Amino acid sequence: MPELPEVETIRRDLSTRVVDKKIIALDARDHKVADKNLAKILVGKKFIKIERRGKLLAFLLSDGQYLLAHLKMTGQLIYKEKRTRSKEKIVAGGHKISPSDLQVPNNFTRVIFSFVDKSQLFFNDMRRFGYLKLASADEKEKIFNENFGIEPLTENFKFKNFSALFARRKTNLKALLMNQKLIAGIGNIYADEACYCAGLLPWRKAGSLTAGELKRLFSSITEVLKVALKNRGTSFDDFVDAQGEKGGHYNFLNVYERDGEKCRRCKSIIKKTRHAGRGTHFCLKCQK
DNA sequence: GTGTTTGTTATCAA
DNA sequence: CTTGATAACAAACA
Repeated sequence: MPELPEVETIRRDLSTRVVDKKIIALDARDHKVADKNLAKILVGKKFIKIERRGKLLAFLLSDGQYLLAHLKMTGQLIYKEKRTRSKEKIVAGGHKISPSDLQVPNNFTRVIFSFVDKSQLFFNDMRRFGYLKLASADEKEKIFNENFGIEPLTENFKFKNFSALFARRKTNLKALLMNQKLIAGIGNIYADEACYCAGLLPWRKAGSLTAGELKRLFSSITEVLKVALKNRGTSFDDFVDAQGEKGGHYNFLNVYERDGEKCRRCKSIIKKTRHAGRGTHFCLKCQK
């Protein structure tokens, strides 16, 4: 479930690897995931830089267009230096190595970029929610501006803008934090983690937070995302970085997927319910 | 066979 | 018009 720290990890990894390399071939084998005329446009071009807004990546092409990439739930972007054998590897005992062992390409590989230096970029997506699509510079700018709210970890993320989102809002905290049009990049994991860090229950009405609580939440979001990014993201099943390696933040989670385990702060049991249609984890003693 | 997982959007309701 | 709540989507796993 790539959220801001995971997508930013991939952006940084790929920025040092695929930028400025000529694309010599494109294998778009799944037309649900990849724009139909992708190959026609991309072959012969280069990526100039990679931008990110929330969980959306935007690769600037040498012709001024953008390639937008969204990983949704199970998307992966994996870079390999050299062309790999395409046949599944057979290990001792005769069973095939599963896709989670990350041989690429595999059954879930939807698009393959081949670069002039023989390196390749694989877009995998088990559930096929993700996409690659082209957008003009204007279209990309419109999407960036209209679909995403304030961007954490940037200088646009100011307390004044942040607290304004909560005034008179009737929705609950969790739904607000995950609303991309208000705050960009937070999903289920970091919404729960930020609420725990701030000591606030996720079903609190947004408009009920005091100035002090808002201050705590504001700094908690920055802290949680910053640490997760430093640890290169959280991996459960699917997330891997551009080298195919799992993120290191799993063992630092305080509540997400820790229901039934002891709160690290007060030792009471972490509980799980459902809010905003999502699994929601919390410590009743530490969060009010 | 059933329930569960989640990012985003469509749809309906207030 | 704005805001909110919920179902739906896809696919695999326990």
